Amino acid sequence: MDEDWDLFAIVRSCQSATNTSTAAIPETTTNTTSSSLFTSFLKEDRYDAFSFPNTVQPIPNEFHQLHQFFSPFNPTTTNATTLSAPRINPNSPYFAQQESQQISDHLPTLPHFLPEPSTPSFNRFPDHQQQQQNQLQLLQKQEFHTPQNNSPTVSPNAQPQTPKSRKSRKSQQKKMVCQVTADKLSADLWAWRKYGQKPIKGSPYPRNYYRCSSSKGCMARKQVERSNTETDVFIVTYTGDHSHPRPTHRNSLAGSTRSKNPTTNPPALHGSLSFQAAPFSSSSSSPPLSPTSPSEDPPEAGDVEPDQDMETDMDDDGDIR
DNA sequence: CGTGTTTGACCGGCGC
DNA sequence: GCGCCGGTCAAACACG
Repeated sequence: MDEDWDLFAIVRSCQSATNTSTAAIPETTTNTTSSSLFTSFLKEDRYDAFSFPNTVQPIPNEFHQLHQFFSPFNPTTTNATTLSAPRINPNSPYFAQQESQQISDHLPTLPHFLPEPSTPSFNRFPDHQQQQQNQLQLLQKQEFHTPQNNSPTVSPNAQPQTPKSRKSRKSQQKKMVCQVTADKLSADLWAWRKYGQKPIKGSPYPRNYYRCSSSKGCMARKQVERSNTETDVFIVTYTGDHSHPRPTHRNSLAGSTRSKNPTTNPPALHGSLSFQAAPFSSSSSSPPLSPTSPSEDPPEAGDVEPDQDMETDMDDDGDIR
């Protein structure tokens, strides 16, 4: 049981390397073959959006295959291996079981996301393409990006050099947008506290706002909204950086499970997400599809046994914990 | 009591 | 300048 989860966590930490790959795929490379491959990749639950895109991840075999597959389509990914694994030796026999876990724990502490424009633009859902393009355009409008924006040396703190730099800090903040399925949404190990929910124009679903609750000063934020075209897909936007190591487990045991309106807000995981998934107009009529749906029991991050997690989450060189 | 959600109010950016 | 819209705040409340 715990071992399963542990393995799951390890594998998950490896999987997130795919983010680096997909994030680097320019939208001009929306090759149907690659997209369909990636779609299947996603559908096989091999995509984890909760490891941060900047997170440098190990490259297991599957990712290697995927990476090799994508490389010809995307010149920017030709560096993906070196780009995404500067501290990693994938050849190490211990890599998969030890390094990956340690690294995945370190990764969120890495300072920055990949530049926004390079975030997933794959055609996971053909009819979702327009929405993605719109969102991408919007984000590209909001965020500065350089021609070398796939470079790991890009500093998110760098101020845009464009004349139109009078925009708000918010709009200049680094963002990472990704789309995840409900089950992956629930697998986010970070502790998020919801601080707002807003109806979004043009979308039947509200957008939920979360901030990291692991540390007081942590500026990491997260927005979650349901795709209006793919109801089982959630658009997750990460903003800001975590100023602390990734938690070993969800720490909260108090509160958070209130359900005034169980029909629209099913019980959420502690420290995890609750999500009003139902459209405004029919919040009470249709059963919500919650990312933390109680019916989905398997390896929920909140179910991790702390001890088990603590064991695998060892100190490595002392820069964590 | 600590930590979480809910939700209306508030604020700032942006387009007209 | 005004209004819309998205993002955040904070009080109230829930839960263990």
